[in-house]
Amino acid sequence: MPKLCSLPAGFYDRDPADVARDLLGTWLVHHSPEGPAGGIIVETEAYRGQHVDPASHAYRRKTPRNRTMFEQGGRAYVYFIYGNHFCLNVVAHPAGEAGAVLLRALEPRVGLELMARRRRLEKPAQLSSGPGKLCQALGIGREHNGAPFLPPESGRGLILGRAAAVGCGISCGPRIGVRAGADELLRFWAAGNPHVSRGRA
DNA sequence: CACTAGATTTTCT
DNA sequence: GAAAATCTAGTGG
Repeated sequence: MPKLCSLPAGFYDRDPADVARDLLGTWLVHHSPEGPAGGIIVETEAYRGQHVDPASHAYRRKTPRNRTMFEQGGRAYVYFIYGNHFCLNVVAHPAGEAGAVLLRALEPRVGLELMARRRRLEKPAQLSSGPGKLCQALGIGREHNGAPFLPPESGRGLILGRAAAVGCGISCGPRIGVRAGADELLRFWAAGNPHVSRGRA
């Protein structure tokens, strides 16, 4: 694993679409008791706040499930969906609003063996190429909802950081599994990357 | 390959 | 009661 730097101050206090795009290429690592596991973010989706984004959990009002989306940026919003999957988001929005970025896929880089064991799969391309897979591979669940993303040097918990600039083409398109708000191009991914969940172009 | 059912929470109608 | 920010295992071409 390369040496990682913290994200700039104010990174999370912006439009989720900007944060979603800027999170591509960023490293996500979860240090659990079993060891570290993580990689490079290659696919994200932005969800905006109340009244403005009909596909967002925060569209209607604050509820027990979505309340983390209304809290300060830079923490994890984790929710359970379809009866058996978790999804990990980074809370991000301008001050006083709500919003989050769904982390849809990672290119695995650290703890491949641990990720494979959790997923009961070998192939790296299937370890974390989807939001539910990503959570399973990193051992993320309900208990992480509301937890802060820590700077790389802390060496524990959930970490977001950057290595030297990688530089990759960024593609965008409509969000997946979304009916309302399907016309907005709020999904971002690393062009051509095999770890993306769908539509690699 | 394509398609389908089933896992079963949270919210809205 | 239905749909949703999903994935897997199964069937059939």
